[in-house]
Amino acid sequence: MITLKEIAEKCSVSITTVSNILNGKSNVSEKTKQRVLEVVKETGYRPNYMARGLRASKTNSIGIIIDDLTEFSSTGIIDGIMSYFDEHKYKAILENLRFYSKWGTKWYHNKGYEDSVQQAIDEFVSIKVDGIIYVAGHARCISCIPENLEVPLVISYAFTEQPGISSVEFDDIQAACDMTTNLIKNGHKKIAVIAGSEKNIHTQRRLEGYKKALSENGLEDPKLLKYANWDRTSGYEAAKELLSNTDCTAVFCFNDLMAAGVYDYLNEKGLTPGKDISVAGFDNRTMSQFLNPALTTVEIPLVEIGRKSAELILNQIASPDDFETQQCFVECKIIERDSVKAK
Amino acid sequence: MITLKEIAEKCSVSITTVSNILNGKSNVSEKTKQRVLEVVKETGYRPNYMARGLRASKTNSIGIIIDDLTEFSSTGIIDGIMSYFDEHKYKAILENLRFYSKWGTKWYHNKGYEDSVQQAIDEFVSIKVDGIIYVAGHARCISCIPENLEVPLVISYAFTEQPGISSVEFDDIQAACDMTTNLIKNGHKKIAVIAGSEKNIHTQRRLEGYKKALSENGLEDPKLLKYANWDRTSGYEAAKELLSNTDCTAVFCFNDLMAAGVYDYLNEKGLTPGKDISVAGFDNRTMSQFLNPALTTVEIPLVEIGRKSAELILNQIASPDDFETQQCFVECKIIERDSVKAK
DNA sequence: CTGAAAGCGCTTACAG
DNA sequence: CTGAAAGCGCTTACAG
Repeated sequence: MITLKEIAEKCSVSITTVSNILNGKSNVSEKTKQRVLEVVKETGYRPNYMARGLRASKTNSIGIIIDDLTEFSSTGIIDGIMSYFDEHKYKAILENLRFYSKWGTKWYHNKGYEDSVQQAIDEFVSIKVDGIIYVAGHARCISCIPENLEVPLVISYAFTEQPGISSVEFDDIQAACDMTTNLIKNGHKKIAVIAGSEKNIHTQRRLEGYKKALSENGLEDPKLLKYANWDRTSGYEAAKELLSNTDCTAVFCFNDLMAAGVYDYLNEKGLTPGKDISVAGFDNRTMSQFLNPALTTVEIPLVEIGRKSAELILNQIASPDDFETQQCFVECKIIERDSVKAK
Repeated sequence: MITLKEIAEKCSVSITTVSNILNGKSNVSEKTKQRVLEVVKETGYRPNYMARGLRASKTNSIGIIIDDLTEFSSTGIIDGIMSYFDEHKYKAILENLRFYSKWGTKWYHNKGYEDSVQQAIDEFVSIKVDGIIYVAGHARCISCIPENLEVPLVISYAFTEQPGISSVEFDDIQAACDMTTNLIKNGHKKIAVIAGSEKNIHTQRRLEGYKKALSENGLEDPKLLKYANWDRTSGYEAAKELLSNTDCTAVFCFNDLMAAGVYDYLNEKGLTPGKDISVAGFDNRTMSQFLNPALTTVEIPLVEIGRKSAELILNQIASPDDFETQQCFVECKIIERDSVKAK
């Protein structure tokens, strides 16, 4: 591989001069600049990343730690991060913790996960990344970031109470409130909820939004709430109970998977979603538009969450001193399809 | 950050000795070894990746170039690659070309894409990765890899005729043949195909498998073939033509999305997939199990493709001289669900 | 405007 | 078994 030294020799100048030119320093004569640039182009010279990183202790690369790449939310966020990096000449190094693959859906009960996170951070510090983005698999309060970390870190899709760490999430409360209001506007008065697991933060936040919309319209009814565990089967079971024991006309599921379970139950009973019972979901996963009828749901702005996270980390790197830590919430969007009908 | 030198001072030995110990060289007394290791542990010392990479010109990192992360196949492949790297202490640096996002589904007609690939490779060479894996978004013959590349490169999900470059794909021909045979075993004699776009390699290979199964059973009928363009709408249109003009009893779609289009048409006509007409898909995308009835389809072994690619690149790095270039084909698996019924 | 020299933190012959 | 020294390819004061 061709080096700075060789370029310098070919042009009969010092390596200092070549380096200065390549780094856009202004104190160089136009003539030598042109000549050097030409030779650089001819030879296809590319600076050695390692050498530059070692000396300048600035690598233009960001470490991304991901709970699990196969989680439905990960791809969109990472795509967003990378599109922003592209525009700003930053590179991404990925560390996929693979928590779901390793420990199943209950991985966050496994204490070992905090060690893995810290190890990944350590690793990135050793690689000398300029910053770290932690892309969580679901919302929670993260408390395992080492204190006095020497590089900026931002959390995507979760948050923390540790000082100096920014986060970007989406607005669960508002989204759930909007969807519930949408159902109410369609004439529904008995709106059941199939929530996720009880202690989950998404569940709590969405419940808050749901209750807010209900109480604004004097429609609360605690019997209409059923906790489930996010998967299709649990949606089916919850639907069975709710429809046997209450006279609800609409079911708001806190994710699309459970909504699919509701469809299953309805189909089994010869009932038509969106006609006999309105159904709404959350997430806008790809599968939601293949349900029949297509599911009305909440779109999570994944790409935007990624881009915002990237923006925050790059800002903090650029001006570490006057950067202010922030907790961002990006707005969701209601996607109206065919599973909610006016009563 | 703590350095080798500091460790050496704390232990009153030379940095050479510390380095030797850390790198598992055997020529060290047990006593000093223990002492040094203890201090290393105490201080939480981590070697500087840049310095090591610069000196040893071995970085233990692999560059992954991806046509587009949001393509349905990408996540599984990358997860497979990373799980293998995890086990072998390698790091992955990702370059997401974002071709679909930038240029839509017809990006490979855009000549600029080859430049992007070459640029990404250049970039990785400059970062001094030990090897490169190119994860393609769909099967094709790739011919833009620079000759005399100084690092090993393997292609995942596509292939090349350039010498010295291994590839790993899945066996389209066998899979299509198996699925067609499966349909035949279920008593179907008029099996229509909704293929992808005509020149696409997946289309050609799957067609070959389909025809093979048909001719083995004396069942060929050219009228039963319809080209479409991989999306849901085109599947719908193709179904309309096929079902209006032929007396087929089964439709084999070359991807799940087009199968969803067939469902749409069937539903519109009051026909039930899997009862009135059997439908089979290809890809086993997540949405396929949410179709009603759940779609019988072909599972592509994405994780395995990723792991195999990782294995090849690491083998080639380990023994560059006696590594033999190979084109691998991983087997697919038929997923039987409810959309194919015996006649 | 230009260049000689130090140094980033390691690894690797080499000498003892 | 241990260590002094060269060198990987850059950047960055500093001197001229």
